[in-house]
Amino acid sequence: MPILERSNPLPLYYQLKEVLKQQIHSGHLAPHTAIPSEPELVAQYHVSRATVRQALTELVHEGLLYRQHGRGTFVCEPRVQQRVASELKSFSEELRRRGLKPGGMLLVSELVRGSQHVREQLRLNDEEQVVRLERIRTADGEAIAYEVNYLPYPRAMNVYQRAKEAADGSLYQLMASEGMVPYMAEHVFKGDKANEREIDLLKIPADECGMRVECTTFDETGAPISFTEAFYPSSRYEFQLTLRVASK
Amino acid sequence: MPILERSNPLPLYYQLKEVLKQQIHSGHLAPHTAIPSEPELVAQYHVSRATVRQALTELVHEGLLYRQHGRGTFVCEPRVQQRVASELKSFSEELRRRGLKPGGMLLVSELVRGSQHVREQLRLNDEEQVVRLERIRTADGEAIAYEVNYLPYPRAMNVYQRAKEAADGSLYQLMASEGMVPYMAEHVFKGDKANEREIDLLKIPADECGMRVECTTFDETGAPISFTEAFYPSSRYEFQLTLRVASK
DNA sequence: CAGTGGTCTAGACCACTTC
DNA sequence: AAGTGGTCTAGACCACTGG
Repeated sequence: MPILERSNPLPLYYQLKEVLKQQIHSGHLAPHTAIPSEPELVAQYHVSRATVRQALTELVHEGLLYRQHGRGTFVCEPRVQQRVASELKSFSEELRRRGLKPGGMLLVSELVRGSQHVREQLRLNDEEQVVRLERIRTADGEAIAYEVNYLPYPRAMNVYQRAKEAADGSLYQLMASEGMVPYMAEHVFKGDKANEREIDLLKIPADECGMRVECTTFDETGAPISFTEAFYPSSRYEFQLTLRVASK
Repeated sequence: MPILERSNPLPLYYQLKEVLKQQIHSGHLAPHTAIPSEPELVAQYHVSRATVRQALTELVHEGLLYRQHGRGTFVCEPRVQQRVASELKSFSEELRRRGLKPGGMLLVSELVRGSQHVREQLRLNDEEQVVRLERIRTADGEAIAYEVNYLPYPRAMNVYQRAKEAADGSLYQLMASEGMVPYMAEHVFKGDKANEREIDLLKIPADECGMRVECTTFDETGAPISFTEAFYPSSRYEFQLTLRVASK
């Protein structure tokens, strides 16, 4: 039982979270078994109950633990743990989770006016332009998606200049390093056939179905910071999504 | 400024949440404006700061507020508020959110052995059977999806007997009333063409693309309680999903 | 009944933002 | 310097579960 470091700049509740996470992932705390009770954790780690509860509450939100009033706090099923419940990870992260190596190729990076739809999604003025990035995304070297990203221009100026870095990495990571941190993402999914450019670039049969996804992201203040159109041929990629069901 | 009722069986933090929610939805607290600071709320509602913080923390998790250290607590964009961030709502609820009237028709309700795939998803013994429900789902009277639900049999016995109630309502609601409460849902999405039965029942063109969705739900303990296969023709229904982006 | 988590109080000190 | 949210303490009483 590790001891929490009061000299550590990281908060005590955060250190406790990390200790418990580590014990869960290493198998010291098996699924469906009770973890030590709150008073026990208070005694073991020499912190107050409020600190213990903050750690536990966050782990419950992250899908690692569940509580039962009067019974105890238990470790969730591995399937529930697998993906931090109900949060969106970047595509690159998701591929790594599945044991695939994310990659990509930057086809185009340009400054354009953009379609009506794009301009509306990004809430642009008449004068503002958009950065347009066209990418092929790969998993273990195989092309699995065609993706076009649009970013509002004056704000994404630095992202535009560093666009090549986003080719095989995460655009969100590049955006974040320039102060454009996604806070929320709106998606629209529909089944569709590939268009000619997609058939050509992804080298798929002409009549193949796939998933067409539009995604608009917003920062903490609600300002739109990116709009993405993508096509995933069904033979190459399936979407998986694990969500907490709304309570009550 | 309403006063919280200490005689009310509902917890104080919950009452405070409801008051703030009401003020946000009614427009008394506009998006991007700061709500009263924590010490102010403490004074106004005569509760401790911990109680105020519990209310605020939950509203942050629900996507109604965001905090900025040293600056204040602010009301989120309406788009962020619209859907309780990152939680899954039932299909019927989602239709109502879009202003459509959910409905449906129960085609088949039977007790069968089920395919290998279904049996694996529900983790059945060799002896156990599955309840199979075949439904057409409608929005404002128009058929928008073909759906087959599978429930583990001995456990879903009462649901089977009351199956007709799920025709135009929510199966999850019926399940919940029988003690099968979904806690987590795993989805797999892919673009696909309709099969003959779907073309026939939904009366759609033979080559139309749509979305094929598999959904397995689990209760709090991680036991699978339902498996669903569904097809949504693209011309009739698009999936929308709003998610909080994973923090760090 | 004892033990669990759920709610609540009245303080304290800190880090961060703004002026 | 003043005001904000972030962390933390040491208590208290309650509602629920189990033997």
